Formats: sequence, C-alpha cells, structure tokens
Amino acid sequence: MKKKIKARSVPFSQTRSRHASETAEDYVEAVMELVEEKGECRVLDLARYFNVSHVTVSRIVKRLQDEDLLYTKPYKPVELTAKGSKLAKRVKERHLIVLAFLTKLGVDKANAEIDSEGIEHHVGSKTLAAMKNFLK
Amino acid sequence: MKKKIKARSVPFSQTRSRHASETAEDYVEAVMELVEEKGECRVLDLARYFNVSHVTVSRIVKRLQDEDLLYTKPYKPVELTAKGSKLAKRVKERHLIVLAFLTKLGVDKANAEIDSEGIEHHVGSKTLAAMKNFLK
DNA sequence: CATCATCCGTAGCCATTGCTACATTTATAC
DNA sequence: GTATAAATGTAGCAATGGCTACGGATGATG
Ligand SMILES: [Mn+2]
Ligand SMILES: [Mn+2]
Ligand SMILES: [Mn+2]
Ligand SMILES: [Mn+2]
Repeated sequence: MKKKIKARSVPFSQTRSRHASETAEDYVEAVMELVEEKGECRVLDLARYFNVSHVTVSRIVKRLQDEDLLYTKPYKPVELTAKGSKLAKRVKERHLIVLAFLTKLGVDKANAEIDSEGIEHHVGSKTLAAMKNFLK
Repeated sequence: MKKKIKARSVPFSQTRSRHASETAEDYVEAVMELVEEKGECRVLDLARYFNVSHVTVSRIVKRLQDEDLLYTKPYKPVELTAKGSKLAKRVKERHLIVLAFLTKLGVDKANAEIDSEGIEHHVGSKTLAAMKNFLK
C-alpha cells in the first residue's frame, strides 16, 4: 500500500489567497493613515510610505480603483471609497491587535512593528479571537 | 511646519524581503518532509503538496537549484543540497514552534495549520524567542 | 505671467509565480 | 518487446509588483 501523504494543500492555497489581498489591505490602511495625518494622500506619500517608486504606486492605485477600493483622478489626491474605507477600518483594527499582542508577548517595539506588518495578513478570525483573548 | 509622517518604510521593506525568501523556505521544507515520508520527492509530489501545476514546480525547482538549495536531474527525484538541508531544518523548526504556539494560544488544529503556514515567514528571531518562552 | 521645482503619467524593461497545451521520457503491463 | 500510462519538460501566455527614463501637468516663486 502506498504511503499516505498528509494533505497540506489547503494551508498553501489559503496563504496564496491571502497574499493576493495583501497589497489592497496595506494600501487602504496607508491611505486612511495618510489622510488622517496629512489631510490628503498623494501618490508620492504612498511611495515614501512603502519605500517603492511612484510608478509602482500609480499602477497599484489604478488597479485598486478598478476594484472600487480607491478613487482618484490624474494629478489629484488618492481617496478611499466607501468599500475601501470599510476595509481599511477592519484591516487597521486587526493590525493594531496583532501589534499589541506581539508587544504583550514581550517583543520590542521595533520588531513588533516589523513582524506585525507581515503577520497581520495571515491571522484568521480564530487566531485573531485568540489574540484578543490573550490581551484581556 | 510640515507634519512629520511616521517612518513606516522599514516594516514594508522587510516584509517584501521575507516574501522573496518564502518560496525557497516552503520548498526545502516540503522536500525534506516528502523524502522522509515517501523515500523520495518527485516534481508531482510537490505539485500535489502545494496544489499548483507541475510546470510551476518544475520552474521553481530549477531556480532553487541555481541557488544551490536543491539538486535534481531531468526525470529524476528532487533532493536537498547541504545548504538546502540546513535551511530546511531551521525552517521546519520555526514552523513547528509557530504551530505549537498558536495551538497553545487556543486556536484549533485546522486554523493553526493554515495560519502558521503564512505566519512562519514573518516571525523574526525576537518574536520566535517570545513564542518559545510562552511555550515553556 | 514666466520660470522652475515638484508631482505624476507613460513607455518599456525584468523577475516571479500562476496557467494550458503539447512533446518527450520513463515506467508499467501485457 | 511493444503498447500504454504516468511523469516530466518546453513553449508560450497572463497578472503582479519591482525598476529607470522621459515627458507633461501643476503649483510656487519671483
Ligand atoms: Mn501589512
Ligand atoms: Mn498594515
Ligand atoms: Mn509557509
Ligand atoms: Mn506573507
């Protein structure tokens, strides 16, 4: 009889799917923060924020506008749509929970900020609930 | 005076860098596990493991061979190099710690397996140490 | 209002990771 | 040994997200 190989395809498929939404999540969160801090969010603000070129930002903003998450016009600031704003709030809340969780776990601020920026996108509802519970 | 925008580029740069190593990490870990479980690791084993086509696997194996992590010849099994084996052990150990950590935190097995597959690549040495400490 | 610096768009390149379709090699069955 | 099945390779396409180079638009300065 053939040896059974443990099915591991589900976690990998889920991880790929999460990576596919990662850019959208980071961008709407960034736009929300930049609008709060500066009053408006320009392409170059996002480029500096993410440390990428303005070309990369411009193309991604266009795609997210097609997905109805962002709104902009040529040479105008980038704004959140209603859908984008809703997503941004969810994403930011999750990010803050992950950051607070790592901090309470004993990770220093700098490393908690670095690691939470990646971890946030891989935290499902069950894990998020467990983190919230730990924080109480 | 212009409002100071908090510098957030470091976490994003680090996250991009971690994503760039993610495929290599997952592949060497998979090869190690498949060799352990089946005796050898074929291209199609990896395709089923990751739930991607054999073409995707074949191209990635070629790249990782160039990076001296894997070794193979046409129509032959895929093997780990010394460098790949060393990386696989580190990666698998980290993965197991993250999985055990989530489980101890109260996350069910299925979700812990899904989330840990993505989270593992964003856990730095400080966070890993904090998780290990929590497990004690 | 003319100039200049800044911001932004476009063209075009690359790497990575997905895919289907088809060709070839290897292993299995008869 | 030959036919068939399975595994692997190759060709070629798409989406995403990096980049540089260049040119046009916008806004500030004088
Ligand atoms: Mn993030
Ligand atoms: Mn974030
Ligand atoms: Mn993984
Ligand atoms: Mn990730």
